[in-house]
Amino acid sequence: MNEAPRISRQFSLCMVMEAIVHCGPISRASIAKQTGLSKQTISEIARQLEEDGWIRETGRTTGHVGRSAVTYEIVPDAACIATVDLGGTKVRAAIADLSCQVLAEVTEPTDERGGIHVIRQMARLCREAADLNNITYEKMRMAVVGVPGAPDQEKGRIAMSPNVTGFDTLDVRATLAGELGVEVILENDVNLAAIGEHWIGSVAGVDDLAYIAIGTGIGAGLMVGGELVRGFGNAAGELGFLPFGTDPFEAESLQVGALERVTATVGIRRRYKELSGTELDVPGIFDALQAGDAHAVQVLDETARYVARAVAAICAITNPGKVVLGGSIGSRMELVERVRDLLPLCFPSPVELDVSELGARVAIVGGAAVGLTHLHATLFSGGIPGAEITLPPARVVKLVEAAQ
Amino acid sequence: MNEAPRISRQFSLCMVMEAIVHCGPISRASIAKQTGLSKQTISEIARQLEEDGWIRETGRTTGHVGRSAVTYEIVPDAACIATVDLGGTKVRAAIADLSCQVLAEVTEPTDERGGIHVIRQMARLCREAADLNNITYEKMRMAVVGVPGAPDQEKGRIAMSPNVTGFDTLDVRATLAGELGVEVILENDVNLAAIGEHWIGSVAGVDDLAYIAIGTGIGAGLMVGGELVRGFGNAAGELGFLPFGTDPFEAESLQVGALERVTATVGIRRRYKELSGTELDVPGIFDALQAGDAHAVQVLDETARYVARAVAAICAITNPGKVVLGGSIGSRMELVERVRDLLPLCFPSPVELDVSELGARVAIVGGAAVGLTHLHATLFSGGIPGAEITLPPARVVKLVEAAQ
DNA sequence: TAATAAGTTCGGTAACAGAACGAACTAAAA
DNA sequence: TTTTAGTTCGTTCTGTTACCGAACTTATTA
Repeated sequence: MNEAPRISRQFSLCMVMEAIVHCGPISRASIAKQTGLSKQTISEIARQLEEDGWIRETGRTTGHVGRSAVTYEIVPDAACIATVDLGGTKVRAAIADLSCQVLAEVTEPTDERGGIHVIRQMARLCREAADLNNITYEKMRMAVVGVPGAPDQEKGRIAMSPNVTGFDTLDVRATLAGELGVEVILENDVNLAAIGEHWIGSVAGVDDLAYIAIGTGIGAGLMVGGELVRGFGNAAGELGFLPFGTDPFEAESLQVGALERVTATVGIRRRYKELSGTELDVPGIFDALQAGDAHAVQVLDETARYVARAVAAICAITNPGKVVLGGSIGSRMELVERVRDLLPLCFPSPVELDVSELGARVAIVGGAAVGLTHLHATLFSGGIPGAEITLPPARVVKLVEAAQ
Repeated sequence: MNEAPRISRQFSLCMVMEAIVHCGPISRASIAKQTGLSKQTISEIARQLEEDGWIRETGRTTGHVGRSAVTYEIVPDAACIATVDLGGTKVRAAIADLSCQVLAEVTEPTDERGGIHVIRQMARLCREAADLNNITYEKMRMAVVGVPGAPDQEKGRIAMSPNVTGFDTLDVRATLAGELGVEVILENDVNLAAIGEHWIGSVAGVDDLAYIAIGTGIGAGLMVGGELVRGFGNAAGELGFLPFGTDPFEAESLQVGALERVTATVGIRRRYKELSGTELDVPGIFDALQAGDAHAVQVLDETARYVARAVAAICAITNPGKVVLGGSIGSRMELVERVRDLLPLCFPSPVELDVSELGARVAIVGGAAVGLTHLHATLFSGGIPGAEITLPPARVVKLVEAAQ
């Protein structure tokens, strides 16, 4: 890439790249038709892109009348990004290449020592994931890390991250960037999940959506018009603080959140113990439900009622076209079906409710989407507003499970 | 404007227009410095714009060393738009010109016959507002109409519009467009209010905000990242259906909305009657409050509690940087101050809460913002994404009250 | 008159469109 | 099977638009 190509050239280049990324192997003549640019311009740009190693010839067309055309495709391993999902118990890492494939994924239990150890672990997993796909590490351009809590992009710290010790004071972003040698983007894991589902999950194509994660806590990732809603203080989607469930004016609600107290793990377990006298963990309560335990049924019904109200609250405020439930509790069909039945009773217009399609991988996929968008922007659109390359639809992406 | 100017020229033209719109009378040399384009290019574009009648010479600079510069400004009456606020009781219309001034405003009681009569009334008021400013009617390019309820852009109808009869079946958009002879945009009045406050109101410059209107009903206009949140079915901000206040699972809540029943006009009056036995209208209840009526105090306190919870719900979901209250009830300081006191008790992080600055005019101003943005886009940016002209800040806009 | 800034004129270059043309391929006629 | 017509691909060439930068002219202040 030269010093400063003219704005119109950058625009054309973007259109060409978008055509190639989206339409797989494609001839120059087709690109010309699709973009409206002249054949001559396309040839010029293609020559440049091939010289710089971003695209390559891939074959020729045959079978139809007329001269056969040379087809071009992205060089998948010309560049790649890493995506990491840092959970309280597990760390997942994957590589996504320039052709928007999400490649082999590596998983490990989170290093319990926390702090710098976890950062080194993430860096190591990124390298391992790259090795697994025979991608030379130097091709990596950036890493996206999904973390619980609210990351502060400037200071690189992560506020409200109860699961990993030491991340509230350490500059996670800079430290990891140092270890990896590339730019690092931190993002809330639920936000990434929303982006992932929007890209190739159960809400693909719907630009107004909500992803609700219910597990240790309750939180949502929201998209409006295809853009993530971050909020003024990066605190959008903090459903735990919705003012119902318990009395929001109780002092305790300022700590844990009125709704969080009754819909998340702790609340469910407490309620079950109150009713039955027995201590069970959440999977245990779901097992009891299957076995016909009346207390479990009651707890689940109550929880579903609160979740339905949370969904109603989101619908009243942002009116998404689809709502996805996820997280260890939110992805249980027993809960989803109850919520589905209750929603029409507390909200006037019908709401499409679905379970997360990508399951535990959703944040990884979302991170890949974020990383690839950034990658395309920096490599090809040259910072020109309105010249973004949209990610190709689901069909080109496949997930490869790596043996551990 | 020629057939199809090259994309780079369109871009440059936009930058030049933006500089002139924002920086008032400005010399070509200054534009060159600001935009980074060469002096030669600016002269060329300025010549073109002057020929087409969009800008004109306005004077020369003096006082500093060097040759004096010719300054240019927008020709304000080269084009204009009309903006109408259609309320249940009043219709307001105003004209906004190309230099982003909102000019004289005309008000009338809404024609009670409804339907086509109201449409003719709006058309007449637009013409009157133009006449008042000696703007020839032919210069008008489009009209923006703020309406209660949810307008359907395609069919031109307005769903849920209880205040004007016949608007749920009539193609309001097409009919008014026919009467006026220009394109018409319909928009929810609360959404326009949010846009108005964002442009030159109490949240100017804050890109994540909520405008809550409390009056006959309760509704919100939301902006995220400077963009309006419309929602999948144009139903974002329907706060009346937030699932608290009354039991959201009651059948009645599907009709009127659990929260609407206790925070809007009817709910407040009902509650006051329950407590005191006396029937009063809302202004009367506020008067009683001033007079120290204990029942009025209790009703207002309860209402403020519900409003605080509604604000908390919005903050939990979209986390705006500022929240504005408006509408006949929402703009009463007695209520705003109570809500301000209650918010820290039910939401953990501090929330900036303000009253609407533009009062009854807020929708008119919002409509002007929408219309002018469209006008600039169609006239100068030629449909190129990322080449939008942002509206100039508040200082250039003044409101002129027209004698009725 | 010197310094400075505004604005114009004059090459030179990048980017693109469109026409013309050669190359490669298919299918149907000889 | 060979030839030929028709079709599409891709390149070359030419002309236009848009831009920049340097040199130059003009106007103004000190």
